[in-house]
Amino acid sequence: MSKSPVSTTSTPSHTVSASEQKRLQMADIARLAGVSTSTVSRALNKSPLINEETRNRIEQLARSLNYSINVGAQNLRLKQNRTVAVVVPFDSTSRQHLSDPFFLSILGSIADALTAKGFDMLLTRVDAEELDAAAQLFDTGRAIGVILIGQWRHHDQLNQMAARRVPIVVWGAQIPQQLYVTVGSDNVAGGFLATEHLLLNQRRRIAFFGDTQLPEVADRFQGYQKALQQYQIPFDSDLVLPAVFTEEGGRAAVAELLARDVRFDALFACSDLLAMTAINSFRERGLTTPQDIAVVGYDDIELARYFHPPLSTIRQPLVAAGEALVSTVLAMADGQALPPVLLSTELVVRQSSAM
Amino acid sequence: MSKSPVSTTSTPSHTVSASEQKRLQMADIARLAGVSTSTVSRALNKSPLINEETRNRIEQLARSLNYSINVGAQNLRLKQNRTVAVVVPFDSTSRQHLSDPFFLSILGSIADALTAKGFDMLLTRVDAEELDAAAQLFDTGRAIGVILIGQWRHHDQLNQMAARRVPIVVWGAQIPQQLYVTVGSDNVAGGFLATEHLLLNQRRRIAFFGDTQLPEVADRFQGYQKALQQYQIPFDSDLVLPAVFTEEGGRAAVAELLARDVRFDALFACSDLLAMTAINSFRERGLTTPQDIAVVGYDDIELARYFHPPLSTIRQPLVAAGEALVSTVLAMADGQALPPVLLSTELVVRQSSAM
DNA sequence: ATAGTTTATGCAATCGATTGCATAAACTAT
DNA sequence: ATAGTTTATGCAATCGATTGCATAAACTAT
Repeated sequence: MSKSPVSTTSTPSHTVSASEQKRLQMADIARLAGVSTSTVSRALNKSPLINEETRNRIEQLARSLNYSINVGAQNLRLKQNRTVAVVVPFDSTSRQHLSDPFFLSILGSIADALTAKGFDMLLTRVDAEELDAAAQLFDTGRAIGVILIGQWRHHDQLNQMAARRVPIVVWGAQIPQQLYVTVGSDNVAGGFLATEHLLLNQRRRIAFFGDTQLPEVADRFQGYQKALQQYQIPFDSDLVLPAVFTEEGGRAAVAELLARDVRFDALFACSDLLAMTAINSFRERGLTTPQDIAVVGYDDIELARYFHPPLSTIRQPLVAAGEALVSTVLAMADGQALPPVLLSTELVVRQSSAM
Repeated sequence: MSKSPVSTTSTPSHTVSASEQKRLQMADIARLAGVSTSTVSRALNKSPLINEETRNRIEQLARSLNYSINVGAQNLRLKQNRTVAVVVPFDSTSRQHLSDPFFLSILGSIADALTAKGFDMLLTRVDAEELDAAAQLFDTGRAIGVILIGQWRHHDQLNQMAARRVPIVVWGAQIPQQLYVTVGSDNVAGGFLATEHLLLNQRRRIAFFGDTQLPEVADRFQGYQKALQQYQIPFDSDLVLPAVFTEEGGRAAVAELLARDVRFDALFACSDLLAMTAINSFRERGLTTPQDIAVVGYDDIELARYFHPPLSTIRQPLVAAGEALVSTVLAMADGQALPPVLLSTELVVRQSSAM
């Protein structure tokens, strides 16, 4: 059972432990410059207390040795922290991963907004049933605040965290009795715009795909109903399908809708991905878009323009979303209580809903 | 110019600065428990030195007060760090953002692998022309290593960082004279599989879409050529288009290919997104897939299954990719020098390449 | 009762930075 | 020459944890 001699000799040249060649620190610079660490610290921070010549010498030395300050130690001493946690909940029951490009886009816009303000982004995936893990990121001092992408059905947990005074901002919709702060687009207006557009194109039987248990979708559904009412078109619950936000969801919803054997000439789908898979499913069953079924999606992901047919959709303002999420969470970390932010949405008309 | 009195009175109740209600720390627990911080520290770390009754008392107290240890201070003292930086370069010239769902998937698999090992993930977008900023994350001690997604054309910069002994792992292809470590799928094999599959389906004029300046694409192109050669099909450079990895890229490549007025009956596109936009562009011009043009993509993003027609593609092993990237970067941070990792690829046949 | 051992706890140094205060050296005004 | 001021630097405490060592208290063996 003794180890083969080969295995013990095969890797020794590799084990130049990174921990051996220890990182340069301020004391090293001080020693080499023949000054105290106080002086090095002040020099690198451009304190006017330090003689200009000394400062230049220290700066050059530090640069030539590739010295970088230890941010952790600095943060501890200054009681500061320039890190924001971004939490993406995942659904533990389906063990399902995010795949919607919209999430990547919003992640990107948050990253840009944080970088612009000089903050780091700690990205964490958290079981949606145990959102409390998100609060840990704040409690342990790893982040000064939390941005949560995806409100889902976890209203209560979010309220609890807010009650504990964790600075948390949620991308989603406002809900009554909400203690946490949301940033989101105007989903009611978005749903209204999409539906009105289809109605103005003479469609009368508009299907709705979306899981209305999600607050954002519930708002879009409300906009849908509002538009029907305003144009005096009767609401038919047979046209409403609780499609989940996955590729599979769109396909299943189309199958279910056709199985119901109900007449329809248009579809408002609550995400572009849902709309795209629905259009493809329609086509497989001999229904063309927009001729047979006019379709409007939601999000305006990049692929929407290049889809066939190019997809009409509701654009969510991505850059503004990232900026609003970041400035809100930073304000909250600073102790300010801000109101929820509602960003305006915009109808983008392309061929999938053409007359 | 004096401020309106309204504005000064509207928010005072909000300004309960978070910094005022200061975070609980070990010394507070110690005082409340009537012991020293040494004892609290040992109790919370389950040291056998501590009397069990004392330990229980301290644990309960800490739990009831919702105390969480300050990770930054702990890391400083223990000279440890459980954070890995994940860097996503962006192209500064086009100011273009990532939008390919494949990146989101790989990000997700990295996040899962890191979480499983108890590490945090610091996500940063970096100007592709200044990759050195990625090394900063290591130099400043914010991360013990760097995973870089997207090799692009920045071979030299990556080599410099590796020479500086920054623990860095790159998702991409191996290149001669490469000092940094890559993890990637077997792109030559992938390109070969895709092309061979089309050849076996009696296609003879196979177009290639992809920017061969990128090492990964260069390998896929090599596989493409190898398959042609093996099946004794002449190579025609008119069939090769340097399409960039964006939705626009696919559309432009189709236009260019048709403008060349060259005969072709199949397409191997170096990403699924590229394949999808190409298929849609073909259709707009009256060419159907797979009848007129058989298409194979690359990546096997989730949407591929639900596309119309369902897309044949080369699957990259996502979960294995995340695990390999993470275990490699952790080993490097530990001072070990590991060889590059080459993951196997797999052909997934669906209708877009059917006979 | 005494010496030796075991058990449980605290003191003080430490991680890598920053900064109030003290002070030496150089300069200025008389 | 002397006293006061300005300039430049270092000492030592500090941020919030951990841990080697010292030591008090309790126990054990004679």
